[in-house]
Amino acid sequence: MNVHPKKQRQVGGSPKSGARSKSRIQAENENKIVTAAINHFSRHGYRGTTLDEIAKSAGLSKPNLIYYYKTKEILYAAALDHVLDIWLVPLETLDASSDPEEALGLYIQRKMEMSRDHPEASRMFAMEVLKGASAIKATLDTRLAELSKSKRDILAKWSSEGRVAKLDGVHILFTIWAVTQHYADFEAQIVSQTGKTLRDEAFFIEATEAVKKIIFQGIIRKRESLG
Amino acid sequence: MNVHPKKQRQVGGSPKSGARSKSRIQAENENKIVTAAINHFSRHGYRGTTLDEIAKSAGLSKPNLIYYYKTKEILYAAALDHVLDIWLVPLETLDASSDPEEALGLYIQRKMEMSRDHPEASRMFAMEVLKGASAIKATLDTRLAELSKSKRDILAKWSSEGRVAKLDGVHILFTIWAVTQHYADFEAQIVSQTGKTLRDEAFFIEATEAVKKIIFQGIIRKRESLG
DNA sequence: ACCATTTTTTACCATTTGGTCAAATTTTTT
DNA sequence: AAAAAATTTGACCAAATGGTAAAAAATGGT
Repeated sequence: MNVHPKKQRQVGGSPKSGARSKSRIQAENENKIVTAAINHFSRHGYRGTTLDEIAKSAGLSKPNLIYYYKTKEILYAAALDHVLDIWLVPLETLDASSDPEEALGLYIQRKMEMSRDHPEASRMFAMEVLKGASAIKATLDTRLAELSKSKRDILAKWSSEGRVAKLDGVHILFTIWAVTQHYADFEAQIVSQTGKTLRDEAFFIEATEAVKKIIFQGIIRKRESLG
Repeated sequence: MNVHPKKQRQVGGSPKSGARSKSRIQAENENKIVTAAINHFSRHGYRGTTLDEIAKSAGLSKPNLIYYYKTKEILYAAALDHVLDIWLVPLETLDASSDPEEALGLYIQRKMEMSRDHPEASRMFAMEVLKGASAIKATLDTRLAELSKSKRDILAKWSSEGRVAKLDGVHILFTIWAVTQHYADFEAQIVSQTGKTLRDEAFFIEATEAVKKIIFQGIIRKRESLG
């Protein structure tokens, strides 16, 4: 029997019931670690990232890192969790009340801002999906699935009202996701092509306008009706 | 002095001047290896992939693999080379002779076919760009840059003729790349959302049509002019 | 100032990894 | 059927990796 149960505070992850709140040091270090983790996982994936690297980036020793996150898998999960939150926020704000162009314009805006402000998060998400999404399958199949369903319902309604093109909403969502995330995920290619990043304000505005224009009006212009 | 220089045939990579042509075994094994390599690198990236795995997938022992490709880096480069060829072909066929909708429609078609037929190639390309594209920077900055430039000139011409929307061609290319490749790179997410893959013929057609429709006409429908 | 708890460090370990080397085997050439 | 060249194998190695254990140091409450 455990007569004298050690009141060991569980470190790392989210506090469970009865857990003491995080110390200043704990909160700071967990933050540093997750930030560093996202940076590395986003570039080299789960397997390609070492705990030594992350620890070094976070300014800690490896055993010290492990003190906060017991295993690499646990750290990966924590980092992914962070990333998923960032990923899902813009979609959550898409609502049916305003008109399609306004609502979707705001959604695209938010997604582009996410690509600008959290490119590593976007990349880590991409990395995870590229390798098969095994670690986020549950979230994808539940939380995202529900959210996506409700948004596709909105699109379907707009579509039936003739305000949005008649095609399955999934493809609209895929298109918006693909294009907006592309500016973060394929940043290296974009830099090669344009010499610019979304952190360049003029380029950010240009890209965002272009994306909205293409997704809203498309790129083909017919002039049959003109003289 | 090397009185009896060994006529050792250089194995792996492309034959240099004076090299003997590949034996049947060599050709077969290099093929098996590169195929296996692309499969693994596309899922776990350069660092996250082990030579043991690749060797096993290719049905060879690790030292045997190394006999064909001296180092992991050399194998990675060979695999990337293969991937880049596949990636570039569709863009090379985009020409100015036909009308924009036809030419771009064919380009999108080809890109979607690539996503269906070579998803691992698409994913390995994505992996490489995600991690910063260091291994393909040269190709990106030269071969792709030139090709892209010439295609953007076509787009600019069409644009000035009023046949294509007035916006920088890079964003049109980015959009097409992003959306078409998304169906391969984010396959795991697409399966989660739709239960389908591009290998499902009906879904392939539906997706391809949707992509063309969105990129050509956009998704917003105005009805001001209707009664 | 003291004690309990939290945080950090040092030393270490088993496994995996990229790669070598020489011998053995197979294939091709003569 | 040799001889020569190409291919494959098995045994091995140093470095890197995820992780452990215990001691030392720092922190915080009283």
